[in-house]
Amino acid sequence: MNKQQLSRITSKAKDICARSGGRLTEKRQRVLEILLLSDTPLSAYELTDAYGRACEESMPTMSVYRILKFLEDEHLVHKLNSTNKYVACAHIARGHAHEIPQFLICGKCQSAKEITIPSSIVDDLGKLVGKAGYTLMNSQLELQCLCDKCSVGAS
Amino acid sequence: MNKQQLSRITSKAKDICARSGGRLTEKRQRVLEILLLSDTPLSAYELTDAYGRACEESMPTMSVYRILKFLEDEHLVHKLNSTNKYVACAHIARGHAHEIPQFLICGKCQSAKEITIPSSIVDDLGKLVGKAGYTLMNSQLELQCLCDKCSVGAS
DNA sequence: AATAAGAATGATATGTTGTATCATGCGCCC
DNA sequence: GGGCGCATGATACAACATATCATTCTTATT
Repeated sequence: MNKQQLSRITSKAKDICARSGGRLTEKRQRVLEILLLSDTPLSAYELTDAYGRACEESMPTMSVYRILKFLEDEHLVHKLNSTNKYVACAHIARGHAHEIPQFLICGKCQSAKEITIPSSIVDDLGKLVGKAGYTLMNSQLELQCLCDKCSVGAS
Repeated sequence: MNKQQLSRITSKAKDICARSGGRLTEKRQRVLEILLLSDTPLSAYELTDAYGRACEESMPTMSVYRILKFLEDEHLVHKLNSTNKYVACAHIARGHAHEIPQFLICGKCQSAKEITIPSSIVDDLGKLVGKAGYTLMNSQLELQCLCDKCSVGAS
């Protein structure tokens, strides 16, 4: 991602925050940028370190957690529950609807790709769940995969 | 679950362990029984407490983790990654194949139901993942739901 | 511009989940 | 019954996360 793309996304992110009455402060923006530029999801503590390296000043981990919560509430960042790490939303620039995100996580290089699962599959799942006596609420699927790059390397 | 059902399951569990060269010791069996009798998934620390209450002697949490690992390796227990809790496998008595289990977790009463997702849905998911440039490896889905009991109560 | 209210951040402590490591106990086989 | 290997205990610590109170920064209002 180049600088222009990055600034286009952060500008859009500012709009999204403003619309909900929030503010994308400099620190929040920096945390978001670190996630946008990272190849892999980062834990709160990894983000603390990355922030220290990138900004020549440190941020308490507590603040990182607070900022992540803010960014999650604004749908700018998602948390991967299976790994306790965080990723920037892949759809900020497009002003996407807030569907439940789904993730493919490479077990080798740790990359994570955000995808949308077609409603047909979700409907099938919903019916199955219904038969079992439950109602599907909210489900962010996190599928353990191997990405094509790593598949090739492993041959 | 009554005593007879319980002892039938633990007996079967002993067989399963024996076949793989492991031993279902008394402590391991007690941990498994606590999970079998619990209405909800339990964390390792909750299990530590439950063990202390049930057995008049305490077990170090470290041992609980080790025992859980053993039981997971024998496919007698599953870990829910979204909640960091553990459940007894629902299929011990039936000598099930070791398919990837899938779970419906009630967001209100925390009950968890183990289900099997038909291969048609899994295949659809696999194709989708392939289009995104990934290969599906292992996926224990954990779907956030509301169970029928809680749905009725909430009306 | 002064000030007050509220939002954002810092600092510190603590809770929860999980792993590493070395010591001890216990069963089994020859 | 001596020794080997598996199971368990004890202790320390790492990683992830939240609670709470203090301080600083914004912004609105006068």
